Amino acid sequence: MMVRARASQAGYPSRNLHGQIVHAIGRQILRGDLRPGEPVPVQRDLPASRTALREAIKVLAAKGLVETRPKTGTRVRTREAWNLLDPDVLAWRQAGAPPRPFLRSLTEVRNIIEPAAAALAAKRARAADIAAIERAYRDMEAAMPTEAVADVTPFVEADTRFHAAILQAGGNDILEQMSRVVYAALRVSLEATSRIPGSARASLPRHRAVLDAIRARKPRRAAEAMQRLVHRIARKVDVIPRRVGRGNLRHVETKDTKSKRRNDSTVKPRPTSS
Amino acid sequence: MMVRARASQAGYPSRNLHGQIVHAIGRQILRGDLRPGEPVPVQRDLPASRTALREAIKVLAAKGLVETRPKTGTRVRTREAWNLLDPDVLAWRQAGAPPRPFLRSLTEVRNIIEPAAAALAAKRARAADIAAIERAYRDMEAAMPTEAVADVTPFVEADTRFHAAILQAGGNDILEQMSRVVYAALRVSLEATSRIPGSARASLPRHRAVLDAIRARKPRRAAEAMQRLVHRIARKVDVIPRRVGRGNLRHVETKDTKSKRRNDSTVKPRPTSS
DNA sequence: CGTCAGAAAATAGTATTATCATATGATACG
DNA sequence: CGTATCATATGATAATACTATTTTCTGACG
Repeated sequence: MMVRARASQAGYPSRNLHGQIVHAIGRQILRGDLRPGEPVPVQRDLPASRTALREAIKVLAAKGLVETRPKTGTRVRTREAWNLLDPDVLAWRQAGAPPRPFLRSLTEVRNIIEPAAAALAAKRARAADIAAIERAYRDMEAAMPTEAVADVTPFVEADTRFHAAILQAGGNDILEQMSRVVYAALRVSLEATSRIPGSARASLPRHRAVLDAIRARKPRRAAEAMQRLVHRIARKVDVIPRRVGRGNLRHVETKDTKSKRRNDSTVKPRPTSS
Repeated sequence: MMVRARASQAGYPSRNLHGQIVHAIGRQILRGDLRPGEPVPVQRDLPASRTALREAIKVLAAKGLVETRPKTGTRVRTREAWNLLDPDVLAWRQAGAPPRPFLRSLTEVRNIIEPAAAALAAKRARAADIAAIERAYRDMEAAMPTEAVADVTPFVEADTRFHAAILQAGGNDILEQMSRVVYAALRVSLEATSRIPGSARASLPRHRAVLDAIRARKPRRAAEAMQRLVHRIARKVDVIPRRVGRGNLRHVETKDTKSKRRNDSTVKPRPTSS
């Protein structure tokens, strides 16, 4: 019944030459290889024409990453100017660098906006909105990963859709956009948490509670239910094996995560009270 | 004391030719002149070279507004794909179209994230952060508009800085970025609310309460104080004079108003509880 | 005779090269 | 010490060839 919408084309297309350059330089900047002060390898290295470079630079400038001026050349802007909420920038950011503090930021944001969004949804959802939420919930039930079925992807997909539907039901498109961004980045970690045995099954009732509250049009109850759900996830984030990548997923920190404050790459120490 | 930072260059520079094209087309899209379905006036009208157009299109594509494909041409993407949190997109959005529902969305978001951010600030602010907040507060006191001094700009500037400093003190850069965006768009309306006689003076004690709570490191108190402050603003938003600009919004079409439907930017009616 | 597959054509963006203009930082000269 | 000049990197335009994708045409097969 739906058009499927060609997967909605998340980021900037890397199919073109200049698109590839965009992603290459973008990653370099976000990874820190190109420092906010000075250069951009605007020629030499790349085996491309000046125009291709130019277009790539324009795209990066549109995302606030670089700034071009005559004579001075193209320089990386200071971090404050970066458009951190841009889908591409977000993707580049989590592609490089230790993801831990970044993940913490994201979950923190979720903790803030999701309960409020659930309350809004309970107040304002239309029939179609509620139907969408319910559909996502049923898909979660159906896609529940078991010992036999290890593939968590469809479950994560439904999970994401569940939250997205709630955000959408709130009828505030700024908020919706924010969470869309957050979710795009969080998807990876969701897969991680869902992979933890029993985690998916345990989260279902909590999702159910949120759905019921919204359906019953009880804003406060919806917010509280969502808060429980999302707090639970927040706790899980600290348990995610770090870097599932090439073969060193050590399950460290079995003792107590609470005292292990190792703020991976934060610049200055901050009195984090947890 | 500070570097002043060259006004930080908010949006995409319009000084260049292609920059002007970017802003022109961007406004057209956000205003609704160019519908999400089809065309982009990729040639004809504009008295510019192909390359300039191309670069402008690339910038717009980077913000998710358009999509280019061979044969099909350059088309405006569906609203879901737009990067609504992009500073430029936000600016274009509020430049055209009735700002009312948009403003409501923004205030709603503020109501959600600011109290939480204040709590975070109370937990994690470093000495320098608190100093920045305090400085902004004192500047607000100093710039207080009176009957004699009608210029509210410096007050608004300090006000904005106050909130920005709190967000920054939270130590969550995603959150900080969100509010930076929100504030850029809200600045205009802040000027409006501040212009209401006595409003600025009345808001001072509430700001003070927030500052004190953060300084005392009382997260809950900070959140509550901020909530009171920001709720107050929310009420004011409904009082802002609507569109002081060039007065050509006539209600001429009295004949077929019901078919005109106009529905500002929302697609379907929603049970807004107002 | 109709339907489907594959080839060819048409089209719009993509890429390269070349040339000139303009702004700005640095340097040298008065 | 101020100003003029020069060098340089981006900005702008134009000409040209390539590439990918949609559409259409054609032909074969059922």
